[in-house]
Amino acid sequence: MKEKLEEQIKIALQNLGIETESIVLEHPADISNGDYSTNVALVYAKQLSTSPRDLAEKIKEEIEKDLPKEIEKIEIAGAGFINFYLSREFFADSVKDILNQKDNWGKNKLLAGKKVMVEYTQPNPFKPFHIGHLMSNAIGESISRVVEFSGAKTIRANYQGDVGPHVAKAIYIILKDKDMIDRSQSASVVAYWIGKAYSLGSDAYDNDPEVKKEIDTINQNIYSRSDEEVNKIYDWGKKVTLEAFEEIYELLGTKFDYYFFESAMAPIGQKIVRENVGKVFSESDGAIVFHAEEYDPKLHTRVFITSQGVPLYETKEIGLTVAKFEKENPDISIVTTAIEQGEYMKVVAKAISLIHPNYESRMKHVTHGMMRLSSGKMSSRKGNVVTGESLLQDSTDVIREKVAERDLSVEEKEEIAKIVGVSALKYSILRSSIGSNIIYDFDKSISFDGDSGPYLQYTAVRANSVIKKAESLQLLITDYQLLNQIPEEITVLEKLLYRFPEVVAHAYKELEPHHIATFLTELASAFNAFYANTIIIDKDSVYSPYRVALVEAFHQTMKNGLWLLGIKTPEKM
RNA sequence: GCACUCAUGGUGAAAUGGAUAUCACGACGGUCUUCGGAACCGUUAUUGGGGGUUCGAAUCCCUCUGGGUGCACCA
Repeated sequence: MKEKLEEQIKIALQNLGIETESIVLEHPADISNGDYSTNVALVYAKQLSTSPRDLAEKIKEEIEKDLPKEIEKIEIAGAGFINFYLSREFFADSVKDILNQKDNWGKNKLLAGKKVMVEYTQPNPFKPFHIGHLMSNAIGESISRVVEFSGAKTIRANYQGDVGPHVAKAIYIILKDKDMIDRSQSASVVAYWIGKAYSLGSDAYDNDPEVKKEIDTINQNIYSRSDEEVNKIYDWGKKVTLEAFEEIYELLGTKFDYYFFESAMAPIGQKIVRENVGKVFSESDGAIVFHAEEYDPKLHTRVFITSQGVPLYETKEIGLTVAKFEKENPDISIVTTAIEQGEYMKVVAKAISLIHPNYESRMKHVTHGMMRLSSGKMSSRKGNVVTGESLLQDSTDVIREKVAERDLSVEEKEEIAKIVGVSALKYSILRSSIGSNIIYDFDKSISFDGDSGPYLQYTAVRANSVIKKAESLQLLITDYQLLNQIPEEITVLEKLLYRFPEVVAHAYKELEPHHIATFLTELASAFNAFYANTIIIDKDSVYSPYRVALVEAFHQTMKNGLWLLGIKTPEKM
């Protein structure tokens, strides 16, 4: 519809002697100013030395000569705004369209035929899965789904640091105190204690030079796999922490296609870096470094391989990037991380672009803000982290309490607690633009009413109840072409519903899921107002089938929208 | 010090350069209405300071102030 209207305006302008490339057509902020609006009159009036209002009038007349049936009326407002009001027929058709498209409603073709790899979450074995990982997961999963809705084949990747000093620190403590961890406990409990061990090891490493030496030795032994006892703990610890992560992914609704490990990326990266010494990299104080500032004054020098010959994160990142392209050759490779990686990633990207110039334009680094505590930055080294499990636990507990009195089975209640608890959490992250930091405070940041995930779910559930009731009264029309009795009044709900695909496309273009969250909240609010003011199910009203269909269209849109945020729509709650 | 990033009601946020800056929480006051009150309706209060570009700036540019993050062998 938007394209059609733009075309109409272009033709009208042409007839008035103005050639133009693009038309800016937008939704007025205030819905009473029409459904689409343009300010071409303001833009072009100067050229014709006429007043914007007069030009607007002329454009209006031109378009009205052959008014498409989707347009109800055109109005001129303010200095030279041309406002278009869509017709009753258009809105009724779009409701039918939604019901026909079902789960495909909202998709676009911006990435048709493309393959996109998205890397996110990135927790490290032997370290806790904290709320920062939860943030990365919520954002990455939503971006993956938005990309999928834009027509791409999406590949989800996770990158995990299974080697390095952090592992040695944890193993050091576990070696010292073998009874510290009760291995018969569940994976998540054991993982919690391994994280504790890491924190203790980190502390000892910083404060005791003797311990530092011991841990460094363990670290080398991990790489060389030369100590049988270390190997055993390593293999067990990696396995059990990964199992614990997997439980969280399942609860969050993420299924990764690839797991990349630093241990495997290190040799690949190291080979590439060494091959390019003299070309891209150079030696400095025994280390292999990259002087990025020679290519871009805003970048800086970074060490890739230490003077001891140990490959650093930078080198592993190169290995990872190359491995991704060699395995899947994606058209776009998106990596999401917190902002703290921003500068470092630019340097690495520059190095990669010199080695593989054809990768550069296909790599995209999306940075998000940090999840922080009101007391300051979290650090798993210091042990002042809020773990993902505990946050999920708190969130689901709130819901458990709320549904306790409901007449539902224990299994249903448990399922609802999970779905709604996760939703509260995810929404609190995805409601704001990904660049902003989030100060974690459970009571303040995790909300269950108003602008929240549960509010959206609750609204969808209400709609679902209406549909179920309509079904039992046989007011549900399945052949949508039979929906002929349309009420004259156009609701705000209808005026929002048809915009959903535009919102999805916008979210993709900016890689900003919060546009979807904002839209859904507006939509839910419009539905609740409609629900409060309209008797939807009324056997005596000829409009009842259309109104029920409208509720169905709303439910479908909400369901698809929540899916894009990685949130499930429950049947009841 | 340099670079990146951010600054919007009491609080948390939204706004492809467009109209009277939009939501939610909070506070206060209503709705007890059918189909689920985790709801609806109303009142309240906001663009860090100063310049500039533009018909038009929360948005773009400059500058100041104030957060956050990063800058050689952690990841």
